[in-house]
Amino acid sequence: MSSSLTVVRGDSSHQQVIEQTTTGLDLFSDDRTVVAMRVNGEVRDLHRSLEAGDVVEPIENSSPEGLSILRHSAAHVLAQAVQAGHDAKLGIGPPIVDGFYYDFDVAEPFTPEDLRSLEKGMTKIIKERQRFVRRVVADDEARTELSDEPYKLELIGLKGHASTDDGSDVEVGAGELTIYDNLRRDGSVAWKDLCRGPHVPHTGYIQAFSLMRVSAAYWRGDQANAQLQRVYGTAWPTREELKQYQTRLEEAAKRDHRKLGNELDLFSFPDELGSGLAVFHPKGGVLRKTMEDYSRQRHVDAGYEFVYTPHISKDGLFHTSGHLPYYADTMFPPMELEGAEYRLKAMNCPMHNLIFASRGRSYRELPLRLFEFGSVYRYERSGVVHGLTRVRGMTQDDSHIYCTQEQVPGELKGLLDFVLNLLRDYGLNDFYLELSTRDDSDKFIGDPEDWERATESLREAAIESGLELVPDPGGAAFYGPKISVQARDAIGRSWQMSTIQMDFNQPARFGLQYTAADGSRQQPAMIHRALFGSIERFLGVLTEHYAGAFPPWLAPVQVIGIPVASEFDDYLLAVAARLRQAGVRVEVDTSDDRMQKKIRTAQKSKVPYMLIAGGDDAAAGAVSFRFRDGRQNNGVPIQQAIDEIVESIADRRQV
RNA sequence: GCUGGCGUGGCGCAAUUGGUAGCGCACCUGUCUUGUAAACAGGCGGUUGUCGGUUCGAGUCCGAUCGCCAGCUCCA
Repeated sequence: MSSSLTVVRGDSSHQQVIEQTTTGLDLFSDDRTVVAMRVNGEVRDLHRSLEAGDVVEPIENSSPEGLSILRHSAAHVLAQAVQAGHDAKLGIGPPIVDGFYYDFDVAEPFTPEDLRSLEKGMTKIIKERQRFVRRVVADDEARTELSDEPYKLELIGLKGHASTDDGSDVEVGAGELTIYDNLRRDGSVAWKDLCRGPHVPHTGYIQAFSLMRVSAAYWRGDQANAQLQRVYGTAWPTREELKQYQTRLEEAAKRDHRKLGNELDLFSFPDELGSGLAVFHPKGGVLRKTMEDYSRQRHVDAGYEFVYTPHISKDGLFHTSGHLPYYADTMFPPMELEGAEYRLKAMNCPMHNLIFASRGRSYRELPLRLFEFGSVYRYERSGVVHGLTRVRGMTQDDSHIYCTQEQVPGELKGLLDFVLNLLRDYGLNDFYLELSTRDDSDKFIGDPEDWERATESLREAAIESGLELVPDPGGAAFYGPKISVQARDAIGRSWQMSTIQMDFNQPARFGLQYTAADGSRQQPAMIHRALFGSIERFLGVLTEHYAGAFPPWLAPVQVIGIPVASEFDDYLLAVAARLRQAGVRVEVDTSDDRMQKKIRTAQKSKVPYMLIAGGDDAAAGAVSFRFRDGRQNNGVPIQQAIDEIVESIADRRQV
């Protein structure tokens, strides 16, 4: 222990050069918030030795790395608790966003009661303050020690191989094998696990955790493998943070569009229709129509031409496009009719191509931007259907742009700009972009030069937008690169919204041509573009983003009149008539309820503006404004109220 | 599709070890109605997703099926 050392923390000068041999525990022993250390750039356990000259930096449990270490350690504690009471073979147990999980091969699935008793078991282990001690082992030693753990043996066999992308790489390092022993205070081994580490010094560092749920998962993510029981948990540096996390989950649950859709009478999913098929009720219908109408207007302004195509087609069309048979299992099955097979369309592009090909096209017509709210049907497998965000019948705001090769860069830039501006009008304003490109594999078709050029154009457009750009190499579809817009909602979750996709495949398959200025026949470039992805999904996302409190311009009911007593019904009905005249969606609550009840009802339905009127208001020719956030403004002259409402509704970016 | 958990009037929930379904809200009717989140009273409404089975008897047990939820896998 060197008393001469001081490790500075809390600012950028975290690092400390060690002057003599010691351990991290000695350096940071007095501070439970330090869970590990970075030594010469490498993350290590605190109990490991330091040599003179090492550069050491503490890793605190509040840092992303520290949280992962904390959670990974909690996963070990969970596994120990499981094996104390169950005959369980260990899978893997990595940290994940907000928590951790551990996979177990057990005869009987865990029940919610099991989770509670496992939490007790974990608390006991935590109280024992078992030390996590790292031990380097040779392959054969590890095999002997872990002979009862078939999955661990399999991982040992994988040593040095590329990690799987599901987090299991935390178990096996590329270099040496390590086992972590959990030592009790008397030095006896309580438990051990094959693990790369690092871990917190002892189990007492895990101050706040909770087991969340249990579900099944395939060993190493492969459906062909055994199915294991995965126990999910969460762990935080402090109880307060755990509590905050739980509050956040509750907040997210309150915003669930499936719940709000029901409460606000927007849409439903009747069992009689089948899974993943939604109906929009009148209130949801107004919302949807308002949202669509604005989109239509913007598309008109941006030079799009509107087309309409059927929901069904002979399946030959999808062979021409190349979608069948590759995507047959995600399309609804064929229908026999008059010796032909028909399919519900799963995409609109083939039909738009037919419109392009319906007559000779001139370069003078390009770019030709075809737009359609096109309904498509996809056979999403039963387990993946989810509210409005993953459905079997949906309406895409689908557009296909045909242009010359030279026009591609300009079109892409214009498109991205258009897309982002429109999304902002709907109240989303936190975006990042993902650029999906090809790699060297041979699954990609088309001229590499075309790819290169299109990718560069996409990249330029992305950079020009000034948004964060996340590369997705190899993530492109086989027929072209794409850029996708990801939006973060009000509570920070990201949703994939728009995609802008180049297509080097379909123009050729459909033999699309235009006549160039020099009289030659040329193949147009084709760009797919969906802005909302699907209307249904977008409405689901917006509902969660706004927690049902839609901005005035989108709200199904914008204003509700609430008379203080029924005597003032007529007064408010007259005000409402004037508002309606001005294009406002207004209702007056003339029910027999008390005013207080009417306010409560309006509040629960999240109507932006309440206009309340009683004797004082009637005498003054005024109304009292109440906003859904509880603010109020009394004695506002009628005309002024109308003007304010009309003005506010015209402002799309106001919440 | 896989594993697990579910499915009770429009919504949210209740029904001791299997003994022929209750409550609140909503809705309807009546009496009420003056200032910012629930007036009072009465009433209508379900054979417990569906089909089949076990049982003297099933919301409660078993099977199938449809649908929902969580996660896995998938998402052109």
